[in-house]
Amino acid sequence: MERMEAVIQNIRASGGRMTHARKAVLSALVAAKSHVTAEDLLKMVQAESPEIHLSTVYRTLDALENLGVVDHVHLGHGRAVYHLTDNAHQHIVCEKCSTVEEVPATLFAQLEKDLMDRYEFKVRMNHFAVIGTCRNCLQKRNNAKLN
Amino acid sequence: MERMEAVIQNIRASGGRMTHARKAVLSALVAAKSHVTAEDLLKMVQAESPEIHLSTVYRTLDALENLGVVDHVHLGHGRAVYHLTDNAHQHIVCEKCSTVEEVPATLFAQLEKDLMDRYEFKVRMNHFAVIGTCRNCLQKRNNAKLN
DNA sequence: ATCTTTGCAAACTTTTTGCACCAAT
DNA sequence: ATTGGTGCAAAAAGTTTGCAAAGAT
Repeated sequence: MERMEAVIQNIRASGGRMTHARKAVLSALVAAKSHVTAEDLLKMVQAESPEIHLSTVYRTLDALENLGVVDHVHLGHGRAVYHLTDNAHQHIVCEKCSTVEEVPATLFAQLEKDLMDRYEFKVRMNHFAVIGTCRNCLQKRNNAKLN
Repeated sequence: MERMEAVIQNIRASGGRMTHARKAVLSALVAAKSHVTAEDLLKMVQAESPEIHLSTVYRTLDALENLGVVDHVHLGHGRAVYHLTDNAHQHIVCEKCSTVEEVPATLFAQLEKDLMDRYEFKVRMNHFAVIGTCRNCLQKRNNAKLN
């Protein structure tokens, strides 16, 4: 994966070391594609390397985040989820069933522009998820009303 | 305050009781106007009634939230802030200096419509704050670049 | 050899819960 | 008299930190 190479360069360039643990976390992150918690990542890396500790996962995520490689999003109620930086999408999360869906960031472009123009505020939209009710749960609610 | 009366009706209507603690939390919430943490509210109510416990504040907020009177927003890094329900505004939070600003919800109308039209997703925008960098901190960053 | 990173355990922060007592209806 | 709410202490949940040992450069 070209992505991994670039990240390794990045880490070394900033005086960091490419350790076994970091490789593992990074591959897990790539494999996961999106929205995984630190705990999820831990399970993934421990499948191969059981000695890797949760705090190492956190520290690695932190390091990767400082390099701009990783971002985290708060989907709600405490746990954060991490994913490789990718400005092309945004998360919408159903507060009823916790389903996470990705939507193109272009949907948010106008809002970002408005906030900049009117409030001189530079949004980092993807730090927080958009919460609401998904298709299925809306449907269920409507059905419930009919009874 | 008419608002308080309505809430009291609401609580009783659902079999709830209007206790001293709840009155205190509710007044604090009204007095605070917006974005207070549970801890902030605790301090406010304890000024008058030191026996009120943090867990009571949480439970009261929970009860009020279930009635739709209160909403909470995650501004980041753990702590949530609570405010009386008011769909007319949205929070934008600076991740550098933690300043919270309110912006009219109308700014988000188009986004809400798009998410509904294209994804059948009903947003509850005000559950999460919009994170970014404020005017002042943007300025500071620019100044820093000049040095 | 140096200096970063790790594993571990323990601390921390925010929120939730079990329980016996208290108080609003 | 009910039954919902409170205070307290203790647990949970998620994340961070101090430290000595291990590992990358």
